[in-house]
Amino acid sequence: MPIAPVDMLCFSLYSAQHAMQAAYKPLLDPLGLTYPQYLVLSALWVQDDQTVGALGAQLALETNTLTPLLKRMEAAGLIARRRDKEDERQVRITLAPGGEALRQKAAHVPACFLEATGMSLPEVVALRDQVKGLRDRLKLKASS
Amino acid sequence: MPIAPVDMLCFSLYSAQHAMQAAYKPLLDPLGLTYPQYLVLSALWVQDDQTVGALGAQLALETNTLTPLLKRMEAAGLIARRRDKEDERQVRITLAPGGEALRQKAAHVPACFLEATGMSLPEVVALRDQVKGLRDRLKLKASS
DNA sequence: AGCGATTAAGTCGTGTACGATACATCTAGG
DNA sequence: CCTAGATGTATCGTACACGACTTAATCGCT
Repeated sequence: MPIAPVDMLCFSLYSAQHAMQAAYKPLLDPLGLTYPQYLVLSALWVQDDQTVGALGAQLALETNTLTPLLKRMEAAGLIARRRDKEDERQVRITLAPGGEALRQKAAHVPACFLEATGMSLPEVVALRDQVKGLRDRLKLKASS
Repeated sequence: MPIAPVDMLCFSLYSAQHAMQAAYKPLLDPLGLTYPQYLVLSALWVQDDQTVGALGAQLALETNTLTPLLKRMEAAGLIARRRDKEDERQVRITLAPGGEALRQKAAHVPACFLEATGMSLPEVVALRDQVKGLRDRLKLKASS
């Protein structure tokens, strides 16, 4: 009667996410980045100078996760953190020289990961949207 | 040129897994379980008396993750850990009374999660297999 | 029988994650 | 203005997750 982990949708997500981080490791280790740090930089490469809260909203992370993560990235010279002059409650995150430099060095990462999936771009996009749909439905239930 | 996290397949997996764990929380909190602990119990409900290594193989977790997790579950009276008499290197994990008792109390969990996905069973199975396929391809690359 | 290689768990250090809470700053109603 | 509530970050405690390493037991080969 009970369902084995292997047969669960949730476990496929859980283990696929682990496999995904493992697949990123050889790409990110040479850059000295962890996967969440890579996400933060990716967000800043698209739009620099964001608040902690804005990054948290994009990445679905709480400040209690982001603050230590951002402090480590600041210590590594990847980003800068400073209080907003207009609203001293907010901390604005900007790219530091180290983070700018990685923009070029990490340019190949998306293509390498795509290759690792063994899927075509349309297939990847389709699966992404299905997974996004599931995520959004799960989050909807949580808020209601 | 850089891709925003929101558009990445990897990020959809990453955030969907977070949303999935959040969706399980209201189901598992009353049982006093975390999500990985629920996976361990699910594996034991299907097949009791497994070695640490066998559980690790099923759940794709290393012993350095499992050992502390299993010790917490032992302390909570969910499982028992003892050395195999035949091969003293192995530790066999069996259900303790607490873990047996939860089998009934957790019987509704899979259906509740299915409901939270807002998907039909065939849809869930199809998505699960797609995600499993991705996971297996990623793991294949890692081993080669 | 005996010893090096292999295997199974465990330990340690670092980095996420998140609930609960604390703190500082801003904002709105009186 | 001035304080009660709201907002944005940060802190603390607990629980994964994994790389690198250690320890103990078994196996394989002579």
